[in-house]
Formats: sequence, C-alpha cells, structure tokens
Amino acid sequence: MNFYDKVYYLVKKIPRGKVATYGQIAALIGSPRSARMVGWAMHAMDGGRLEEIPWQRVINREGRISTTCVVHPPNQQARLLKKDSVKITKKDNNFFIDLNKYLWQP
DNA sequence: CTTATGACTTTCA
DNA sequence: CTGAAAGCCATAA
Repeated sequence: MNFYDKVYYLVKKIPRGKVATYGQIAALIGSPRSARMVGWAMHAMDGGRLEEIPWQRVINREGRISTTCVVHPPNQQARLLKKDSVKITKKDNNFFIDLNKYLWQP
C-alpha cells in the first residue's frame, strides 16, 4: 500500500457530516509531518476518484479550504460539504468550517 | 543520485 | 497580535 492509497483509504473513512485536517490525515498514516503530501495526493487524484472520495472533507488546520486547483474550485467543495449537512462560513472569497463542531475524531 | 516543488504546520521576531 | 521563514516528506525530472 503506497502513500496515496493510505490517504484515500482514510479520507473515505471520514463519516458524512465531518471533516478532517491534512495534518490529522498525515498523523493517522504515520507521518505527522507529511500534511503537504496529503494535499498533494488530493491534487494527484484526477478523474473518477473525485467522485468516489470525499476530498471536500479534507481541509487545512484553520478549517479553511485552500485549494488552488482551477478544476477543484472552493465553491464546488462548499457545495459538496453543504450536501453533507456541514455548515459553511464564507469569508473573503474563502470558505471556513467550524472545526470544534465538525472535526472528525476517530 | 541531486534538486525543486507543494490543497501544510509550527515557530520565531 | 501579525507576518515571515524554515521544516517536513513523497514525487517528478
């Protein structure tokens, strides 16, 4: 099992209505300092993966969406989260999530 | 093998 | 409190 597969496996385990941070995913994998790789894994997965993996539930430590990818715009992530019954706070063209309420705790 | 880069995090001024 | 800088580790070239 390579790094990506672990990331995808964990991301798929995030229950509906919850979110997780990059650092959290990295820590669960076993490399607490590989948060950037988690983000990279998200970027690397293209095509159908986006539909089967809840990538929108993975956010940065501030509970903010920090995608720079033009094909995965924040508004789409917000839309998917809204489907998950997650409350989104819009602020300065950025979307924030209340981690105290929605953070996933395995 | 060495160098550069990134959907991050933490620390120091 | 705010902002800048370094650290981290897996991939790609």
